[in-house]
Amino acid sequence: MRDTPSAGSMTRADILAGEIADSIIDGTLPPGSRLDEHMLAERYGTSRTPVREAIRQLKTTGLIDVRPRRGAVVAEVTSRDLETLFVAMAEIEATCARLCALGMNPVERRRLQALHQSTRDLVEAGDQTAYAAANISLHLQIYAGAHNPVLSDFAAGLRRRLAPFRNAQFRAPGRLPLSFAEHDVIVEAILAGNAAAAHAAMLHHVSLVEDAFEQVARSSSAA
Amino acid sequence: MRDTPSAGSMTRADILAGEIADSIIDGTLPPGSRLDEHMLAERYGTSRTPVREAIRQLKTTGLIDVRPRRGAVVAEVTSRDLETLFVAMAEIEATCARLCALGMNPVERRRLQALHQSTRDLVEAGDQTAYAAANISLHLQIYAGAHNPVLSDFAAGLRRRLAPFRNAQFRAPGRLPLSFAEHDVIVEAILAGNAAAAHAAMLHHVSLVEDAFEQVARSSSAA
DNA sequence: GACCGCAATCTTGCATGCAATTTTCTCCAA
DNA sequence: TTGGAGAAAATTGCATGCAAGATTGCGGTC
Repeated sequence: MRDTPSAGSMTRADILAGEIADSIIDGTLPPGSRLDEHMLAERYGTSRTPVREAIRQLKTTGLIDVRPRRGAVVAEVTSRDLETLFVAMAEIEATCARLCALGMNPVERRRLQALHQSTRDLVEAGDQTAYAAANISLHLQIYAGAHNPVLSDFAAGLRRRLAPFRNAQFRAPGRLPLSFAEHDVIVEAILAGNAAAAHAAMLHHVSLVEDAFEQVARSSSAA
Repeated sequence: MRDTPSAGSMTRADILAGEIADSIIDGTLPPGSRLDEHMLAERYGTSRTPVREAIRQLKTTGLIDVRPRRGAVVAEVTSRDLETLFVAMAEIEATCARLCALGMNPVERRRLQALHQSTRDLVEAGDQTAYAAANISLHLQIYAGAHNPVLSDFAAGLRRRLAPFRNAQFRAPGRLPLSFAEHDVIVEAILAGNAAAAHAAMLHHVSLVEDAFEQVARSSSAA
């Protein structure tokens, strides 16, 4: 539900771009799928023109690969790409955390702490689904706290791209309490206004997320 | 010359996107200009379709603002936006410098030092134009040295967007030797593998670039 | 039996035309 | 003179048709 349907002033191409992106992210369109213009046009009940414009739009997000005259395919994410994305994500999030430590206002700090504390119960209950949702909220608050739309948009885009891989991480055994503990260090550093510590803690945290994902990926591919 | 014209496999829309972006960056299309599809189509000798696709593509870069059914205009960059962009640029470049310190291979380190040293002569000669070009090369090398296409693409995009404002900075009195001295600290830290120092030095450097720009902007608007 | 060349088919790229909405101009009234 | 309502003009959004290039399958030859 990214696009409020009530936003009447949206072109079909915009809507299509969102729909296609969602389909890619939720796995309906797996990596390697050919994005046939006729097929997409028929599926969404429009002509090829808006589909083409949506594809152009998606091209710049990295979700799809477009080779002129040869069509578009859902981007195959190699493990090398994945590492690049995770490193970029870690660095950007660390930067956001740094800026939060330097510039969050009292209201934002209080909200951040409140949200973080509220996840403690979810950890104890072992509710992976609810924790994953709260986790996203926490990170989004940190993006917002950076007070820099350019950085936070970029971070949000990366997060969307990595979403299919991140959601798996909480299945790693014992990941929930660890995640909470890492968040604790981050939030503590931000609230204390310690920029360097916030940066380091977030970098560490996201790196561990990558490790957790790889652990899950290995065990599930071995199973 | 971003787009090699010899790359035969490029669609008209891609070429147009590049042309329009260049026109915006070099000032041919000043902020606030309406991007009339008929006009652009006629100017570039094509139909409206590729123009529309180019506009879609540019929409995601932040260079233009598109309001559905109301056309596209070259984005007005407010001073607030500008500060946001400069901060984002500083953070990303600092991150790249950090990664360079951690991961540049010997060849890259030697090349970086060689390029930096070669700019010393330009400073002494007071050649602002040549120095500006060398300055870009230096920063691009640092992007590349981060070994992360996601980050370096983002950095390059930001640099393009800020290009019109950055070029002015070297007109600030005494900026050239200062710039060189700042580069010296950055390069030194990278070569020494000191990640924290490289990060801090680059952050400092880009912040000073912003200061220098504002100084030039104020004096020229006051003149 | 394998490889190379050619043709048929399919897919994308571009142009044009029509529909829908926004903008602007004009005219009328207060 | 100014404000607003309505219509005309202009501009964008979308659909369709045609052309160019790519892929695939087939036949011939070595």
